[in-house]
Amino acid sequence: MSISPHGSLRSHGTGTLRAEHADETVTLAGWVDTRRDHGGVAFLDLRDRSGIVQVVADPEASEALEAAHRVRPEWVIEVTGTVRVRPEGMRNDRLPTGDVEVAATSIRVLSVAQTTPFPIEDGIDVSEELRLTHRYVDLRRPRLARNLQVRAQVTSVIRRVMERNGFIDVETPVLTRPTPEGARDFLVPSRLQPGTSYALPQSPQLFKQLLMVAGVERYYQIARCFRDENLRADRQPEFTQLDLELSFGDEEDVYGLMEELFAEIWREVLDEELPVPFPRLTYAESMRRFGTDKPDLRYAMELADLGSVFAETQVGVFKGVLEGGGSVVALALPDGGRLTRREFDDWTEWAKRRGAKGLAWGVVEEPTEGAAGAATLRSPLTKFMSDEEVAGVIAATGADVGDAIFFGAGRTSFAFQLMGALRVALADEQGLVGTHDDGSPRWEFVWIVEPPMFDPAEESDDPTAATAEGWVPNHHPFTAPAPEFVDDFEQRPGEATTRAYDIVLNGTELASGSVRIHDADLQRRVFRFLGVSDADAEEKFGFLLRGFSYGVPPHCGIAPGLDRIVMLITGEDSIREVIAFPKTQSGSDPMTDAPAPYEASVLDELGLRPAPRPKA
RNA sequence: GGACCUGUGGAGCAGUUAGGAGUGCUCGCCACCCUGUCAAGGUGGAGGUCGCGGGUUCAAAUCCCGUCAGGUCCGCCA
Repeated sequence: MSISPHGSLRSHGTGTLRAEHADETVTLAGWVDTRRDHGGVAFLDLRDRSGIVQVVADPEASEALEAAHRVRPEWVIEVTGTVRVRPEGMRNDRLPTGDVEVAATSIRVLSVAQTTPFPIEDGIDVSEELRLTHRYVDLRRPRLARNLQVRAQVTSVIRRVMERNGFIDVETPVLTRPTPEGARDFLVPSRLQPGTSYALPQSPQLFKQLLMVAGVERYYQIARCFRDENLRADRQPEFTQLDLELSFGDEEDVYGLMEELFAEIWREVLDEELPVPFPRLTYAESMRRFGTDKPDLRYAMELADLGSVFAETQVGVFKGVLEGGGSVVALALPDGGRLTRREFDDWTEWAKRRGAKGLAWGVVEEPTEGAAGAATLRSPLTKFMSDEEVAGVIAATGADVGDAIFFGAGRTSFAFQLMGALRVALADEQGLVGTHDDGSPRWEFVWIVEPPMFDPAEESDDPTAATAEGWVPNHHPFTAPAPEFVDDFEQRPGEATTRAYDIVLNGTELASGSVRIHDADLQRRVFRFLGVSDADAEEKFGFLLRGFSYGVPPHCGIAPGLDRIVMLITGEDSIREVIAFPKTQSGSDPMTDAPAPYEASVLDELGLRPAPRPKA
């Protein structure tokens, strides 16, 4: 016994009919897509998941024609009729089924439909709120319907590749206790133990490490993760990761596995051969050249550190910043000389909104006569700059005549990050994001490796993140230090790097992972350095440390974000477009109206009392 | 927590800069006509608290203040 291919109520899918089905009697069912009623003959486009086919009702089947007059778009109907090849000249090459049509002998209405709140068509900019309120209607639109299918295709490839490589799917709890990813936890109050609560997992991090202790060796899970932080186009409070961990391996195993996986996804879904292995870039180099740990390598425009060029400068702002230990960073915008004064001012405003004091700029011009052939810089700053400085700036940025050069200055990390953000914004604004010659997207994968073990806490604006030592972990505290720092990272925390790695694609972070600490003593040292006392560590992570005392294999892992992968593959700008029921920026679901107010009786049972709202 | 953008019949937009009658466009909806369309066509029709509240003004979609909702971003978060 098995399920019939299209369900017992149908003989075929609407999108599957071809000339080879001519003269067959078929029963179809689906939604009325469009209706063209000529009075004496009527055409209905009938849609189901498989596609669209044209149904004809003519006077020879008068009841069907009557019904065809009555039906409206999005009604659900059942059609019985005969497949016939369309007359010459009346074929529709825009439909895969366009060579045929179904001559209806009967049309039965299964469900009537109100006029939909918006048309079932792509390319209409319906408000997010309306779309989400009627998500079931939104999901009928071709683009979203396709996105759901692509997502399923991706998870199918994931399972195949993981299983082929000996990984087994293990589920981990959703009701758990806080994990130390660094984000806010969603809490679920316990009824059985009033006054306590579970946390939803930010990731299955500790569980998967304990599965390694358990001897699972190769674990994977397509896992839902929860983080109670503010939303973005690429961030939802609940999201999905391919979570995986492996024992007795190292970075190279993870790199190889991920390259095999992504290559197979791209081959299967996009019919595209990805060049592997992916290039690798150290974190330090990425920050220096691109001002970010997620560089978009589809365009150049690399940053230039002008510290040495301006070492002796008389340009006041630069002099002050450099003497204060900061940096002056520049980048060249190809052909940026065509920007108007107004546009340069707008970019300066853009920088100020990001906390910069300002943004200097200049345009490289042909050498003036008698200036020994050197290109010059047309800029409000030029009169303060020596000829050597002008030449040095042009050389360092690699700018050509006609290019614009932007200068950012400030605390070193800020200056690089500002200019890195400017690089992305300029490329986007000026249409410099490269595509292939046929217009198809480029896929620039890169591994970002050897990140710092710690970041200085003063760079975080969140005072609660600071530790006794003034350092916060760059990744999470289970990340193994690079071998040369294992013995003495405490003595030189600013230099120490870790065995962590990220996959970045086209400027979006797709995956993050690391080789883990598998030594309880080293783990305790890291906690202590972070200001977590042995007692605290015991209370929060005792179960992990205890697990490590029973024989723990060296292990490592990674977690690619499924939503972002599908977003990039489908060319969408937001992961909401690849999630069936996403949430708005304020974390609500307009369809179900979640989150909903709690009821007093429920709170009572949970031992909770609402705090008075300060604003009311 | 902050900055910016948006909100006008069912949908998408214009109108807001410079206040003067709910004005316009495309689609949809309803009725009728129509035998080869595929974004069918034709004729007629219905449908609007201009997000909400307050203020300025003789007069507010338009100006001011507040507020709500959606979006993008910063902080936050891998």
